[in-house]
Amino acid sequence: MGTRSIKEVAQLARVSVGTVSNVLNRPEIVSPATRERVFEAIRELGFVRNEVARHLRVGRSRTVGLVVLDVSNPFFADVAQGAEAVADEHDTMMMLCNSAADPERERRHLDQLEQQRVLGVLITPVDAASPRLAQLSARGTPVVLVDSAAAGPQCSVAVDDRLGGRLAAAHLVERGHRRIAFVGGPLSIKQVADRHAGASAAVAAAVAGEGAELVDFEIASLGVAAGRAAGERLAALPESARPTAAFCANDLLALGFLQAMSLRGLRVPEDVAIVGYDDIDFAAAAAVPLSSVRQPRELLGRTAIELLLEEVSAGDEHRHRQVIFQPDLVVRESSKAVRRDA
Amino acid sequence: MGTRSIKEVAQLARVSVGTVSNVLNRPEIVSPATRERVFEAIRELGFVRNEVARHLRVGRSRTVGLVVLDVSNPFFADVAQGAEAVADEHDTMMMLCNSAADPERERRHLDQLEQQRVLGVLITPVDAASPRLAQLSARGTPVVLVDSAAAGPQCSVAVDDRLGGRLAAAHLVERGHRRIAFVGGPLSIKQVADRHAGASAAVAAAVAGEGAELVDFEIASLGVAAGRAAGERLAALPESARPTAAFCANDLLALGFLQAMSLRGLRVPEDVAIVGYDDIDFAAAAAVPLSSVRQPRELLGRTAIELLLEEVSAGDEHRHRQVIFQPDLVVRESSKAVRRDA
DNA sequence: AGATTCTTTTGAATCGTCTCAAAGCCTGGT
DNA sequence: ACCAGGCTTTGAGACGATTCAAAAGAATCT
Repeated sequence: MGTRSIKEVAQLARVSVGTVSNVLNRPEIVSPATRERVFEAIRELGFVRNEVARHLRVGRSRTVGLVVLDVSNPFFADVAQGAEAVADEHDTMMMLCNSAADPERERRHLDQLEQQRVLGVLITPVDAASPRLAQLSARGTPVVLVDSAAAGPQCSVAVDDRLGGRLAAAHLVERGHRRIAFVGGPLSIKQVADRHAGASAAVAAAVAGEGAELVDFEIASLGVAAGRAAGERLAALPESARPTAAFCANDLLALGFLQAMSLRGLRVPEDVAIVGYDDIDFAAAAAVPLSSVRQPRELLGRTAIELLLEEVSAGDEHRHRQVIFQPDLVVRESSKAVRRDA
Repeated sequence: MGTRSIKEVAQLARVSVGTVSNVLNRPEIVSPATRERVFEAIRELGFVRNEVARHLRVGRSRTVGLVVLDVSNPFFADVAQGAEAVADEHDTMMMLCNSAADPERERRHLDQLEQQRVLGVLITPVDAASPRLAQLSARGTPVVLVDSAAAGPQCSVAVDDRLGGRLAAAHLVERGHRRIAFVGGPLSIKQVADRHAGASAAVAAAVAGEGAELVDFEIASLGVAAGRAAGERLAALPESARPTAAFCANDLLALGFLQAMSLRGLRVPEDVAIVGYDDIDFAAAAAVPLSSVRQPRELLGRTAIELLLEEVSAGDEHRHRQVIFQPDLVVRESSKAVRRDA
């Protein structure tokens, strides 16, 4: 193993370990001659500083953990990218962990991050109220909730999901739809529940134009396959009972749903309109460009890590903050047709 | 900070630190009574093992780094997912790093990973021949190349990109196309160069049916926007000079390219056929379902980390291996029309 | 030359955990 | 009562870097 220590460098440069450490951390206080000699030794030995030892001594890591619900959802990739950009500027590393919406995996990741004494954790929790999170933060690891509003005393960055749901459903109602499917689940995930609640409220409010209803297609996961399955279920209904529009809790579902429509020969938006959520880049490129509720993805990530770093450096006088962004609706082909009653 | 050490646990449980350590690492050699007392103390104090100190002592981390060219390309998300699944089984963490195809960022990430003394590095390098990689591995950090064949003596997992390029181009030639655009770049990225070379070879081989040619649309990056730009460029050509088909170096490009076609009113596949690469899930869901060269994405990740872990545990008697998978072509709407000459 | 500063360099202590030789404690045999 | 041999437990080093009080050297001033 070619891994050399500061001691060997010191020996070769004929100085003490303290001096080598100084060269590494405050080169300006070391005389130029010595400094050069030490650099020379470092080069010659191929010395690489052991961050682990440094961290042990200093007591503070340069790594933050980011735990997301689904790495392969481009929404989270974008959030991660936003966060990473900021982390980079503070030369901090990011560990990206995938909980796959499984509380057990989430717990394992949190355990590991805590054991590593990371600087802090950004997390889109499976369950924001989980005691594990409170515990983590109580024990001294700052936690920032991402895409999920904080219940307890912690920082969080979220987008108003109720509003998003409302926007989507109101739009569909306004386009003349009276029976609207909600595709999403599990409802234990806050985002899903909120989007559902928002949609539900919007549909109820439309009661003025009497009798609009939201039909739930609850599903167990949030991927393309689940969306397709829900689409199949909907397509199998007799036309009289079939919703004329679907609001999907995210774009992956919407994409899958759209595939099912085309497989079953239903036209979008004429037979069934679709609105997705997140406005990932692929939404606009879909077979039928998808209407979607847009969220500021990178900004979400950026803001989250900024809050975290702020919390770390502020120490005691840190005041937790809950940042909430507003989503907006992007209308595309998939919901453009106007429904003239049923 | 509520972070307690093994020493405090020892004190509370009235045993020595050695015993606490034993309880943690080899509970079976500790008497049940003592063990229970220690566990009790751990619980009471909320003790969390300091992995950093452990690592310093043991000299070996439980983290591997994965450096990819673009986190927001679903292809890499899938590779990461495959790798993570295996890492998980060996309770090893993964640090996902994004080089964004920038050698400078890549270097920084490698520096940091080396300083952290990670168990090893999985990397899709910007430049597989970079001396930094050889150096890393020479200094004792195992490196496995992902989606890129090893030049020097290291492990690698790749897919035969020449073959992939050949399949794509041969398919287009066989469909009657004689002037085929290649959209991709920079050619300094091995995968792009190989796909190009394969396509080039296939086109040349078709010379039997005289005069097929490959027209390069070299671009600087591999995202949707670059694909769109290339599409615009192609669409701007007079019909007589315009390629009737495009082979894109990845699906993001293909998706962007497709968008440009529809913006410019060119029909796919009638006016321009498209073949992408990677077969990400979104390819099938595109406006016109995309033909694409499929790669075993998760398998790539799984295999890479398996090789890495093997190398770590085998130590000296490890023999480097270069694994190569075969891609295959998935034909969909975007290339289905047959061209009856031009 | 001697006193006084200022600049450099030193080296021991420390962070939290693991390891391992040595010490302690038991049990049973004689 | 004494000892051999099997469990348990102990505690003194590592591991590699940082810190900081103190020592050593240089420079400046009387």
